[in-house]
Amino acid sequence: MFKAAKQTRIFQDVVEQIQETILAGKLMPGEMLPSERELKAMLQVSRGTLREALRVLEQKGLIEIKLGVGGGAVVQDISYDRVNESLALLIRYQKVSLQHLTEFRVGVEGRVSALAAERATPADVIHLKALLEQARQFAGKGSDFQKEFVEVDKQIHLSLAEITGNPVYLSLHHTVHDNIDQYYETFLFMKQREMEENFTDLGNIIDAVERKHADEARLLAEAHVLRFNHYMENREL
Amino acid sequence: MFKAAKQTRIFQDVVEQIQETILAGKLMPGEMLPSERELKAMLQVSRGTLREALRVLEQKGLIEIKLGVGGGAVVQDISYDRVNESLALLIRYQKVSLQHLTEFRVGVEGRVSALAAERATPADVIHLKALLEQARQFAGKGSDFQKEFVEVDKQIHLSLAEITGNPVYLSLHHTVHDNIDQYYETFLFMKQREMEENFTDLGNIIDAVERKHADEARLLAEAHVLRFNHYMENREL
DNA sequence: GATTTGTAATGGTTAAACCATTTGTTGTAA
DNA sequence: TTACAACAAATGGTTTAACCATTACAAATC
Repeated sequence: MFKAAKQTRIFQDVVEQIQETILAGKLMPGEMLPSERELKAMLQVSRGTLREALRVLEQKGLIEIKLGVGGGAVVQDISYDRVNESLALLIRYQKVSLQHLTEFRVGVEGRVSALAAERATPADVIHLKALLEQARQFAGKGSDFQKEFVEVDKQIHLSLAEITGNPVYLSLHHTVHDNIDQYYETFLFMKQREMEENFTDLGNIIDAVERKHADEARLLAEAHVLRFNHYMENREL
Repeated sequence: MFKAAKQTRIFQDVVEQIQETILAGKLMPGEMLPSERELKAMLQVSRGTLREALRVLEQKGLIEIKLGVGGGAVVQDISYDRVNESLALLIRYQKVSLQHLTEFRVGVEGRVSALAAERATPADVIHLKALLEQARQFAGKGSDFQKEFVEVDKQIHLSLAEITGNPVYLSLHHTVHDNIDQYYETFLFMKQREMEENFTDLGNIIDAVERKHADEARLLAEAHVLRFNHYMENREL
């Protein structure tokens, strides 16, 4: 019900004050905090305490420290890095397996494709088809271009997430891929035939999106991610 | 391609050394690190530098500090808290709307229910039915028990997430609700009829899970969350 | 035996000084 | 005038030493 009321620590109060200032928009990304020596005077704390607070804010991804004259704490534009790092820790601790992540990805990509099918504008479809054309060319050039092909595949999924208009799906896309890609890069070597299968998948998904068949897009996307993952699992043996 | 090679900072080296020790399993959750004064001697750094490193490790969720005699840094069992906090920060910073979150929740609950339908054991079904019985009683007692009813509703969704066996869904459940509940608590006041509708929804979902009809469970869960959200949106006006 | 008191270990905080890095300026030579 | 070198100042990084606040445990007391 309640959380620990451990608020005797001064640096935590400093963290909160600065964090709230940033989150309230009073300090925008790119702006700088006063120097440590100024801040310590403003907050009436010692430099050591202030620096402990700065370390916490830095780890949270809210600020970044620059050295030298004119240096100091710069407010950061928030990114997925912190989420990714903590998720990577979970994975390394083996609380979350690659299988769990990919299973989750199947669900997300299915849902994203269904929503995209409902919402795609003609311009969106044109963009998707342009990406598909790139994928077709890489798929035709053979296994040497598997890296480029996978990149375009990722671009297509990213575009679908954008079409949903829901930033939650964009965030998840980045988080999932940042933690999955390293495994793919290690284990995934697609054969010519597998690349063509994947290309066919993508074409079918985009076709379903264009025809606004949400349920069909969902099923195709789920099967596509499952197949993609299947390649990797076989390599892993 | 490359990451910043900013490795002049001593406390970062300290963070890495301790983090690797923990992640390598040489320090298990519950075990304690040496005291600050011992550590500073072992690592040949000043106490201030060491404490900055400890703040980073603390923020990462790897350790927790206890006060007094026998106090010090205790290695933590890793949890989803760090992921949730950083995701919550992302949500707050980007000002992700409630609509975006609930739309995402529709997809997740649908997928979770479908997976649960595929994987639920007889024991799982018995547990779900017990929760459903609780929900039935609260729904029958009228609007005074809407808070308790919503709590059981949440418990049922949590149980479904557990049945999937995928910790990613468990983590998301907590993250989403940590960020959504405050809105519900402000705006949601269900009438008798609405509680009964929700109860019927839950019964139908659990029924579909028991009959292992994944697709039906998915559609029912999606509709259920949408309806739930609809109540709130109407209140919000 | 129960309770109070003392004590020592440990994290939390402060202060002052110095080092290392970076930027801008100033001076000097081509 | 321009290019470059040297210097100066601001700022984060680090060290040291001291003291405060909290806590567990032991000793003393009732």
